[in-house]
Amino acid sequence: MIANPTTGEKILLATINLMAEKGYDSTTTKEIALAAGVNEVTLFRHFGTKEKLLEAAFNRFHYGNEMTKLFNEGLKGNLHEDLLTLSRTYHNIMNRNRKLISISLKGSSTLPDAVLQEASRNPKHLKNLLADYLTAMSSQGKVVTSNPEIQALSFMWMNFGAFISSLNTKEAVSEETLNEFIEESVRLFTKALSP
Amino acid sequence: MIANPTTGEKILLATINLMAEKGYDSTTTKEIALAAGVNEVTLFRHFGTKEKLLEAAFNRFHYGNEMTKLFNEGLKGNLHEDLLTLSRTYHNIMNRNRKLISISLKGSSTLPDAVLQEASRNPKHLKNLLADYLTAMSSQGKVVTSNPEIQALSFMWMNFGAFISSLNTKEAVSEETLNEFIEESVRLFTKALSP
DNA sequence: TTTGAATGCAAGTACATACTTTCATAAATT
DNA sequence: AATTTATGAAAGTATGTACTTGCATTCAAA
Repeated sequence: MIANPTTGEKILLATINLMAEKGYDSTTTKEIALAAGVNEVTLFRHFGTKEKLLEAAFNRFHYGNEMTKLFNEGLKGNLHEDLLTLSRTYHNIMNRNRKLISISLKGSSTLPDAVLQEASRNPKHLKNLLADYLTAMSSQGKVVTSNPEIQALSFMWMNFGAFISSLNTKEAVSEETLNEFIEESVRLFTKALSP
Repeated sequence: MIANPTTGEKILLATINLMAEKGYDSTTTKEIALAAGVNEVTLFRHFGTKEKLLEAAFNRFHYGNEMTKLFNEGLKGNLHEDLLTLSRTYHNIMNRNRKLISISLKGSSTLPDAVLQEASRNPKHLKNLLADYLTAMSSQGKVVTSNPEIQALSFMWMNFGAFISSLNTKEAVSEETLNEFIEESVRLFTKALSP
């Protein structure tokens, strides 16, 4: 976070924090202004409408780096190492978008499509990449895979479940627990998928 | 669903359907009345307030059967069969509460505690039961488990992720896919946890 | 047949929300 | 020093929401 945020930056930050916690509809512009430390009128001067405010916040904070680039660079053909890289990369990207994903999951009548799809985009990507990876590794005799689609789905859902649980701020999953989970779950899948 | 529902039943059904879709705050009493095919005044005659309406709907539709009873009855000491039973039971119970869990996940400023905890109660239960189960099975030399807590967490998060994905009505997971997932994921874990 | 119960309809109340307009003030810029 | 920009404060508008009151209608029960 920049040391001396502008008025607009403060508003965007307050927007994303409050909407992640309460959802779009349940967050009022009055609350956003209060949290940002500005007058409510100022909020409308900068962004026009509540809907445009969310769109601006989305564009400001959205981390759009795709799994593919990071995944291709990390691909080594070693199942254990690759699954570790995949899992860590996934949680890293999901965590960068954690607040936008919270907003997406809580839903609303008037969310932009980009926001609505935020929760499912990277999970879908992970599943597709892993299915392709398992198919390729199977061709090289490095893994035994009867059903790469479902196995990739299993791995993705496990990490998706872990991430969703970490959104719960009341009983947050510690970073230590998440790291233990990543290591142990990759160990389990490596053993399960090895010849 | 009863063949000839009373007015109250129709209201409760409309309540849970709409709130699961849109969340508590984003659902108006006007919309509920419309969906139930009754006048809005009738809604308040039956339930008093919107908050009491949700509480009544929760009490009406909540499936409270605990994992423990079903799990103890199904326990056989065969890892593969037991994991299958566990996974199917879990999805069965979660699915019966799917709408209440949707409401819980979407959140709101004024949800009763019972509703708020709905999403995490059974996952927590599954993880605790499985951790105990793995510890017991390890004592009998039937599984190799270095870290039963994290392994149970992995299995639970995988099923939780699958369930969360099935809440997405736009791109629903088919029952066939879910069954394939349950069978394949149990196969993976059985292999991973066997000596 | 009469009475009671349940519901619909119309018209409201109190409050809240998103947003606008006008004027004042302070700080930055020219 | 004057002007411009940005923001705050006050007062509003339009609309919506949860909920209430009073009266009418219909159906069930006595």
